[in-house]
Amino acid sequence: MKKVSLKDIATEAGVSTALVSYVLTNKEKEARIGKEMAEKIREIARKLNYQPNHIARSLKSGRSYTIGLIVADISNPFFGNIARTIEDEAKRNNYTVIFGSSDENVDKSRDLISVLLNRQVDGLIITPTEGSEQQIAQLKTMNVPFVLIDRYFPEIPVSYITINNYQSAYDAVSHLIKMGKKQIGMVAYKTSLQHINERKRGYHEALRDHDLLPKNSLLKLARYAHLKEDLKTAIDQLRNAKKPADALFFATNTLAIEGLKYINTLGIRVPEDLAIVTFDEGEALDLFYSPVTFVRQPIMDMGKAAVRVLLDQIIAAKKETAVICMDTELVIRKSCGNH
Amino acid sequence: MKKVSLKDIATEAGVSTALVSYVLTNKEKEARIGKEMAEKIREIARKLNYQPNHIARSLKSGRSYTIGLIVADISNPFFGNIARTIEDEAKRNNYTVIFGSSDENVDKSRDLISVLLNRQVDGLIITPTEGSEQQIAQLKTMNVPFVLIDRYFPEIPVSYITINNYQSAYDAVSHLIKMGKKQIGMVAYKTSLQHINERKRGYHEALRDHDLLPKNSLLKLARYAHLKEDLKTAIDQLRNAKKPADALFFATNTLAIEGLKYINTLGIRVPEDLAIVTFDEGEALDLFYSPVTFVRQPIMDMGKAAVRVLLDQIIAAKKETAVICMDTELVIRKSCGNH
DNA sequence: TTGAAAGCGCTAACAC
DNA sequence: GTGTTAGCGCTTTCAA
Repeated sequence: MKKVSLKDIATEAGVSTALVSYVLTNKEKEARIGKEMAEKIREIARKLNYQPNHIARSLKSGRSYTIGLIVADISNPFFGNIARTIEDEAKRNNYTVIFGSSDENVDKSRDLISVLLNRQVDGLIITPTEGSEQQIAQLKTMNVPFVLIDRYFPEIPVSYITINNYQSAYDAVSHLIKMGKKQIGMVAYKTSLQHINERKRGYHEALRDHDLLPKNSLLKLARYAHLKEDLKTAIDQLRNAKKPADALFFATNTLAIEGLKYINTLGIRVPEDLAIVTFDEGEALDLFYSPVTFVRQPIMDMGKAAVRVLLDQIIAAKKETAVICMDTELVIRKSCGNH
Repeated sequence: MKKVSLKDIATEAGVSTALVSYVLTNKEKEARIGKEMAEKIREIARKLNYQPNHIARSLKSGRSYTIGLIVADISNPFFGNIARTIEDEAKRNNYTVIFGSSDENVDKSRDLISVLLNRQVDGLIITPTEGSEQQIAQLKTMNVPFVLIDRYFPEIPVSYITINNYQSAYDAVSHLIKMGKKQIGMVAYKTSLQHINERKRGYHEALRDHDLLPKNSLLKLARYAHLKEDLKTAIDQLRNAKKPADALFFATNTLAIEGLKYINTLGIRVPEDLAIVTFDEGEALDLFYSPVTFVRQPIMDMGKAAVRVLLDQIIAAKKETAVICMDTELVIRKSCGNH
């Protein structure tokens, strides 16, 4: 697999590597290369099937044209979709993407950041894990171009793409109220991450604004690492209460799917016994016998925005932090009852 | 973001970069560096927070410690899961992963291969698209280390990881027969890809071996790019036939999910009206009111095997092609009726 | 219009 | 024990 280099072409053409470089990077105008010479070089390059060595180019330019992407778990369709849009948008700008999954784990996150940085990525797109504030703050002091997506830390002023979590949750819960539900439970993650807490706040405020006193006993928190068991407990408690929950709002996709699996085993009927609303879409929620009403995030737009903001930092050397907050859409289906 | 280099450390320590390099790559023994000197260098490196430049190292060594991964679509959980296991196994070997989605498109595939190769990946893991035989053959003649996964081309002797598609399909369909189904339809992709065709063959042979004459009218093919419409037509035809299908075998995950969505709209009951079996797992299939019987592929093992085979080529310079065929498991659930 | 050469950061053979 | 240096492939300044 002997690679052909500029030198090979130069030798073959009887010129210096400089000429070849100019021609092959389309700088012949600036360098005022002879027309025939240029053509000859191009011809030889074609004949030898020359492929530029990006590594060498990177070493020279200090640019790798690679973006590092850190998600919680690439096998989760939510992040898979984000990855996909980032990939496409990156490619459109001649960038490639290296990825890594943090598993919501601070140590893995730290590790990934340093691995990707060592690989000289030009910048990072990160869905930060709980407790990674230090890491993010450090990236900022190191002047590494980066942008957060999905999650963010309000106390650290950096660029991020997010949605209006509060309003989305507020609207979702308001819809349940409009459907006549009185005992509305919520299942979220036990986390300090702002996006989840904003969703809790939206839930809380929606109840209060509609004169339904929010009760702590209706808000359940599951641990990421003990999802299934915590969900079971939560749902059992909500259903076995004196006034059983008649509606459930899930803070994420995964919570909803695992929750519904358990709800199925209990023989609870949706929406007759229990109305359901959740954040995020998913095939499972479409195929469910009572298609689930959900908050649709503009994933494509978020991915594109993330790449654009990042490249602004990398290429245009923009210094200002960009905070982009997008709106969601409540997609109403059968799981809340008739409408 | 001024990066500190070996030279900075060397200057600070008053030694040559060579010494620093030896120490920091733990070659002090071979180079017989003084104990105090080594410690001093390490100390300075720590103080300056030295991070090696992988690009430079790669240029020198000709190794990038990066694997290129080409899947059909990273947002499809099947490929997301493959990507995840590959990521983990790669990391265990100090490799990172660059990925790209081919969308089952030959041109995108060619493009991706060349982009990743230009980025000097040390090798490729590819789920090849239909019609990419030339590309694969060329990789072989170029001596690029690579391994195919999921799909393969029987006529091109290269390394690949696959499952026993024929037997898996045979067993799945046999199960339907055992459940008393007589009019068993199959929906697959219209493709020349071997793995799908082996599944068709398994379907066909299972019918024949059980004295159910396979009829062409029961085997339906959908185009990847026109999935929904073709599925509709297929299912309509199967259900409106003189002898309507009483069971359906889907060749993939995506086909099953989209197919079931349509089946739901028709009010067809599973398994009473129509029994279902499919390849591949998925949350949607778990959550379906009649959990779907499916062929489970050993994705983790496949991913690991792919990385191992690839690294054998890269690191151990193995020349022999490795063909690994894994067994699947038929996970029986409600969608075929009682058992 | 073209060429020589420095240098990106690192490694390793070789010299002292 | 430690230093010098060539060179990985490419870009770009400066000189011719």
